[in-house]
Amino acid sequence: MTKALIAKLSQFARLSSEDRDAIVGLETVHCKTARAHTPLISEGDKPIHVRLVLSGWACRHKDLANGRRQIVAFFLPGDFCDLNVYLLRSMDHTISAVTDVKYLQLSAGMLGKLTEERPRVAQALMWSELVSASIQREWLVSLGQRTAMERVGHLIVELYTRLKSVGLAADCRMAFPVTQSELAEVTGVTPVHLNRTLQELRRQKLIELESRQLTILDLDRLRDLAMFELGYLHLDREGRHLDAND
Amino acid sequence: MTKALIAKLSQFARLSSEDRDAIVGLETVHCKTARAHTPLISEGDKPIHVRLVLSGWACRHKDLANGRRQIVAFFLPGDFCDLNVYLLRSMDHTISAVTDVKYLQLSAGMLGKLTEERPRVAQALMWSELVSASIQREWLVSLGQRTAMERVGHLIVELYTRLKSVGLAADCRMAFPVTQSELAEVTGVTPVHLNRTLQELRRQKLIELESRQLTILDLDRLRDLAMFELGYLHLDREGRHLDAND
DNA sequence: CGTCATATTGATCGCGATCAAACTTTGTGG
DNA sequence: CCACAAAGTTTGATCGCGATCAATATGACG
Repeated sequence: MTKALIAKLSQFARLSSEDRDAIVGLETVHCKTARAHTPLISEGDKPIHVRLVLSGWACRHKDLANGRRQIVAFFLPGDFCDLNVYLLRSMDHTISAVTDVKYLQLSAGMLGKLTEERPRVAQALMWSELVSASIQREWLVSLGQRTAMERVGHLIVELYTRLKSVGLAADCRMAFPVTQSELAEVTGVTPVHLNRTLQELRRQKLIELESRQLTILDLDRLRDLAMFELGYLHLDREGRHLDAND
Repeated sequence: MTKALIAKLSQFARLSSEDRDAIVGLETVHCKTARAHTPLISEGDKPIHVRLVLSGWACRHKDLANGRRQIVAFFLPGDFCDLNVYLLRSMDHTISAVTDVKYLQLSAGMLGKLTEERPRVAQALMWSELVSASIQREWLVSLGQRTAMERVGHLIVELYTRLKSVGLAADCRMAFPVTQSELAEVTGVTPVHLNRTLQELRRQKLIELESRQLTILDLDRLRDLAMFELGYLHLDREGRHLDAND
């Protein structure tokens, strides 16, 4: 169940078998479930646990007074929802399930123990937080500077890359369980315009999307169109000098 | 010089005199200077040091292939530029001085020592990182859901609040050393449209802005207009249970 | 006092919003 | 397994915010 997390962290540095065991050890916690479109934790709640997504997609979103909503992050299997949130008194946003989601609710103490005993894992977790922050920045660039087509294209390439890095996508194919309304809430356009944007991507033979399954037909062209630069995901085993030897 | 940082962290929990001394102790490092509009560190560089802004404003920005640029964060006095970046192999963005800037370049080791010896400071630093992340999210909401007027209004209220929290603003007045082009790069609009937006804010008697000095004429109306909700800055001494007693 | 960055104004264009309706898929209870 | 509701997708017509292009101030500064 924690396979995705191990795969993800291994993008940073090779883990020892003890490291991996320590991560698998987190599964002693009772695994929780949330149905699609229900909140895991809501704005205003006191954050106590750290969440680790095991399967399914979740998202982080903020809701405005005028009823509009912005999705500010996706959580895929292997992603933590904020490693240190428990320091805050109340959530400034909501985390909701996109699909049915399985996740672990870990206590600060449990995570503290893991990071104390396994410094390499601690480093890898810090790296994954840095990557999350980098993704947030790239999303800011999308919303500030890219057109609707570019935003959608960029998001698709990013999600494909992230899913591939945890073994959940290959050959330009991936599950894509997001509704068009949700995609609109990520990319900051209206659902109507998002629909037209998807149609244009299909018309240009860049993607295929049906029954929640997405195929990238021409990854290179899509990357170029979206001005996608891989670097911000920091997937190049940047902590390799910390590799375990066993 | 580290007064701003101490003021900022005190928004989270009351520091002991030892805590404060430990922070002041960082100043043994030679203080560096950058001229306005020059980079402190550029995309592609290997991040080695952690930077702490002492005076002046800096910003984080990403530059696209098509020549456009998005400013994704402002660093005000007391702000760190990424506590843990040194883990990454190369910067995915650039940090530039907005005004002339004084800053400290701290080594990972030096910061590690501080956080080991002063757990309350460590917590406070973690809190400040969480706040930075929260600000990033709020900026995503701005770019995705707010109009140009709302974006500019929101940014002004945020900067005023942040400056006030480190003792650099009061009575709705603040230094505002940002050019209109830079403001445009933050808010994701063109300089021309930004200019018209500022004029509209002035016309509605919401702000006054001349010779790099900004006055908020009607904070309540500006807040309402921008749908500004204070909570995301987490300034309410959320770590008060960790307060020092001396 | 000329040069260069910054700010302002005017005219026109177009991407994406809005409004409205139909169509399709999914799911649920009888 | 069908009926019907609810959610999600698609299409069409029109509107408007902010982009673009172009020119003109207004400083700041050597």
